[in-house]
Amino acid sequence: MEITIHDIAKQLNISASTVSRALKNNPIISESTRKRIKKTAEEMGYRPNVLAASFRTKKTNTIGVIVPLINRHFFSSVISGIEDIAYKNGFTVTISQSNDKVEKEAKIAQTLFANRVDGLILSLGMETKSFEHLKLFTDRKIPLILFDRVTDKIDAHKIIADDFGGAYQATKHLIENGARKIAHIGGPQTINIYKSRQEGFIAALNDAGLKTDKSLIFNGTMTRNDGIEALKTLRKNNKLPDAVFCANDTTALGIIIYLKEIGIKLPDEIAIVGFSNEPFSEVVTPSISTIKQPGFLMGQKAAELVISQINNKISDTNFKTITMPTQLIIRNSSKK
Amino acid sequence: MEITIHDIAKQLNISASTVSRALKNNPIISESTRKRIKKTAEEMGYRPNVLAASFRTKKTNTIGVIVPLINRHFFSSVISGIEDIAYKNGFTVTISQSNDKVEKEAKIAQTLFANRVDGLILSLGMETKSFEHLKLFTDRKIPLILFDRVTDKIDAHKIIADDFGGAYQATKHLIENGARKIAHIGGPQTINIYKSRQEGFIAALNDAGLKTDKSLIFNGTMTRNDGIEALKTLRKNNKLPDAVFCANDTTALGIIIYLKEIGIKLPDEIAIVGFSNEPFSEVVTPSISTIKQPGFLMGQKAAELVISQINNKISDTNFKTITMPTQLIIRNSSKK
DNA sequence: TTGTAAGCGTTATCAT
DNA sequence: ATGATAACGCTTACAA
Repeated sequence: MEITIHDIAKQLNISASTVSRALKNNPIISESTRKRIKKTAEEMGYRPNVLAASFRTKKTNTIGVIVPLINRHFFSSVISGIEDIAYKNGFTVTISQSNDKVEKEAKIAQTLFANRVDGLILSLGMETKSFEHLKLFTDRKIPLILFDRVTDKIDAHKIIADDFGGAYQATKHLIENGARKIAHIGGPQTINIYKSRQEGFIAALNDAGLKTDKSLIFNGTMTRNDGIEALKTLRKNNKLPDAVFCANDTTALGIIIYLKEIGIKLPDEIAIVGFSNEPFSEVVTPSISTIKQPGFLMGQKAAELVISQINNKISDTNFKTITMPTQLIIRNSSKK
Repeated sequence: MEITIHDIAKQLNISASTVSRALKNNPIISESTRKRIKKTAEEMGYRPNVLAASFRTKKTNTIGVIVPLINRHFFSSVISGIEDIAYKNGFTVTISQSNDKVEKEAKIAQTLFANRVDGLILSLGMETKSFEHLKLFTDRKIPLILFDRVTDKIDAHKIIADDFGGAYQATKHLIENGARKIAHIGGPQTINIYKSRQEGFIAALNDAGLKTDKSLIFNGTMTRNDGIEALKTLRKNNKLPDAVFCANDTTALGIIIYLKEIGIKLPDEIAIVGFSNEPFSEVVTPSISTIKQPGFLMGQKAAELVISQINNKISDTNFKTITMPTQLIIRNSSKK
């Protein structure tokens, strides 16, 4: 049998409300009685029934998080950042993964909503194009933060990495190292991050006075094989570039493996830069130059934002998009 | 304002209890009224208050998970497995990371307990030596499953990979490839997984009639640098082995980087096998032979176990340890 | 400063 | 097959 505030009250011959207030450090209760109450609560082994309190107050002190895949370095870094801040502020975090499936994303959102999370942080799945499941939150002013893969269709605070800037830097770096014919392995242009990266790539070419050659731009699903296929195509057409900027490290890896296989010298003949700083990119031979996104910081920021919204209760309609700086990490795949 | 079962009841001129029963598909309610009720519930936009139900029934339909670090491939695979099964069974999963800190692990366990999770799945942190925080669960017969890093000190179902067998296979493989002087980079012997791996290593040596040379066994914290330092020591003492079995891929990676640096031919001069099949191990040059642990399956199994315990309510005192098979993946770091 | 009492939405017990 | 009612443990007006 669990001890309740009533048991403590009875023990001390006072009322349950006094006990409740004392345990919540309500300043209206006198120092002495509060101490007395806390002491006996401790002695009796009292454990507050969080469920009852949540039910009563309609606050769960829980933040929901939905990511496409936990098992990816960037996302798990973000989660760590969220956890860090949430934990310090007394919030519990519930993490789920959508596996990039809209239905699962929607189902999870509904479950989190039903479980009355105080706020939601999410990165959209690859296929997500309808946002009904998020209306659940926005309609009822439940704080919602989008990060990384975001959408214009939803009014919410958004946290993104500087994809454009990162891509721009990466491309500029390749140009400065002498590249003139640069290919780009990009993702679906319906997804903000890949769109921005491609735009950054093109902007850097333009600013350097290079013209963009559409036959050097590939848009696929960003698997290792997508990178390989793109290069195979280029080679078949006798259009091998002198550099490739990939919108993720996975395609860059594919390309490196393929080019090594066919005996092309990296980075001398073809220089390569990836994106995301996946753990493997440092240890491949040659190590992959890449763009580092501040995952942990993004998570921290997201958690701070959602918590401040939860606490202020101000239905903040002034939604902003926070862009966090990315960083070019130069490694052997592009070092001349 | 949220619709409650009372609103539905009023609308249909029936009682709230009937509504409750109908929505829960209680067979005692007639087919016709149940349909009527579900229809109006739908129309009125009714959403069950999970909090109220949890409060009332003392069941949260939530499983707590604690891992040392989400951001590690093995653990995130396990989490995916847990999620998969939990999701299919209508359970919500709350994931937290202990960062290998006892205090955080204890704090999280307390929070999960206070939040009345129906069951807990956890992998102990590196430093965890006291288990008071788990007594919270075992004392009250709340289902608890330990996996990977487990302890004899707690009575619970346990799920581990076949660390001994994996290490045995790895070592045997090295021997079959001609190695006679095999070093071992192991972890703290207070932790079951590292202990088993070391034992598997020694057993394989014994079975092959090789004697174990203690000066070839190193026990550190399993960082990349630990591997490097071990090999530096061996080299300084002119005791470079012809093979190394590492209890994780991280140390194997360190060793590979170091040996390449000093111009030793891999695997010809020194063959290497790691453990865990980290994503990077496939793409390093040379690719790292390693032992694959069935993370996803372990997670599924853990979730199945905890859910069946939750549902049966049988205070199952017959605790068993389930060992799941590991698999040797032979790559270039050991292929002669 | 403390007490009284209502109520959160659901489920379970006991009637009918 | 359905209804009335109490109860879960806590918080919070309102009262004293």
